[in-house]
Amino acid sequence: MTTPLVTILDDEPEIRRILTDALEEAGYRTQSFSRAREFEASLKRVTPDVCLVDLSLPDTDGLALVHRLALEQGAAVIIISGRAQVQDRVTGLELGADDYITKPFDPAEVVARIRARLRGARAPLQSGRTARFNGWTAHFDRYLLEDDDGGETPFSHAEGEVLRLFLENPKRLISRATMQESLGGGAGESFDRAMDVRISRLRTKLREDPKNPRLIKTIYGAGYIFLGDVGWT
Amino acid sequence: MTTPLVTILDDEPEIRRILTDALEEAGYRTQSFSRAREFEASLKRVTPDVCLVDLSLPDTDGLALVHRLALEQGAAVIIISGRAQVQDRVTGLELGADDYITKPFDPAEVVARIRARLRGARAPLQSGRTARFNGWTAHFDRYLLEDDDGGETPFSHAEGEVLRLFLENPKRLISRATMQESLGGGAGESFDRAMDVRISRLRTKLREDPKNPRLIKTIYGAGYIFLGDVGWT
DNA sequence: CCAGCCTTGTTACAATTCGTAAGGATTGGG
DNA sequence: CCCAATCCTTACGAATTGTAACAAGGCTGG
Repeated sequence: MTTPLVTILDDEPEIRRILTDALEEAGYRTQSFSRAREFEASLKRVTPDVCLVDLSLPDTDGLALVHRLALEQGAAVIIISGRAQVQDRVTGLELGADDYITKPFDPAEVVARIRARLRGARAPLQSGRTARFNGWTAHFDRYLLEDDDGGETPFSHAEGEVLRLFLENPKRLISRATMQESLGGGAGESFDRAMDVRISRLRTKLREDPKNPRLIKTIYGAGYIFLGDVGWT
Repeated sequence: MTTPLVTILDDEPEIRRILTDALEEAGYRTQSFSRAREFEASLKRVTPDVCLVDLSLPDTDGLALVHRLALEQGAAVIIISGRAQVQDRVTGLELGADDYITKPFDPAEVVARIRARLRGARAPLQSGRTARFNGWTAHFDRYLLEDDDGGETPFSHAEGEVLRLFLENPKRLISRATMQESLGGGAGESFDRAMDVRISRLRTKLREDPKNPRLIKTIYGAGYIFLGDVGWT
């Protein structure tokens, strides 16, 4: 995995600057936005690892945004808010935020809390050589899929990349852009159909019913989700 | 999973009592200890899901304990400390704590933060979430509605967003504006008629009688109300 | 009660996005 | 050089979703 990406959503330029400086100092990539609309537009292209969100936004209800983020995106959501009442913090956390930091804040603490979130999220992603999921065993060293009856189906390198990405991020929305980024093909425009083809082929090897896929689910306009209970060994 | 187990390590009896009460109120099992030695002995027998640790312990260095805990145990570690300096918080988090709460604290916030840890970034998509209501079962992981006869009707992502909003706020008035906020309202604000279409399509999938809707009721000039007895599982 | 205005429901259509089959480029082995 | 495997590209059909247009129904002032 590359260096984690942190997005900042705050309408005060000064706050954005402080956070951006501190985060880049700490070695993260950052993107900052002043409006929810631009922020949400960017989510269609990139999936961040952590989202820092200010609740008092001019153009939307921050809490609703946080709820949606927590529900749909795989990113950790940290609220940074001027509202310091206990009730605010509780509802923010209940709606799905992973942490709640009150202004004024110390950048060092923000960085530490981001690190804590990334540490926690990264842990279960130990990618090994084989993974078991829903009646299948994927052997990445031998490039083949094994079903529970012992039947073996080989998969290619390109298919393996997609499969690995899915198995390392189960039950999380993976945007098309993230996929392109994660799988070598960074620069290209008409390239996007190649992605579909890879997924299509993977689906047939997993014997998915095209009408009703159970493992690789398409979210129209957003990306894919791999359902399935994954265990790495 | 059974009800999560939370262990408390603090030398002040009053703190232990407050936390124990709040946590059991919230439905967790608890164990509390006043000394690190007893606490560590207990770890050989049971593995808690969350550990609340006070740093100022008489018989050991709290930070070192936290560090060991974070490394060895799978549990989330939350520091509860009287030391409120930024530097304390940063080092606590850097050493592996997942959260840092300063005294005095509000029990409600502690519970909320524990919940956030348990919810975890591990399964970001609320997987396996299904809701039952009035003869229907909505499977949000598989994007389909099931009626009591086993008939299945798929629903799309956009329809699912509306349905989820209804099921999360049953028997409450949901204004049109709230709906726009809660759903992807940020993208195209120009026409709110998209909302109506989404609801219309959802209604047909729920086999609502247009003349006499039983589940999704329109409040003229105000919004919608979802009637129906919802149970989440 | 009624005409007119506003809100909402529904249908049809178009733009975008996605699935997959077919063909060609590339690679590597013999 | 040929063959097979792999994988990108192209092309076309299907699905999803927003938009427009129109119909239906509620609300208000008279």
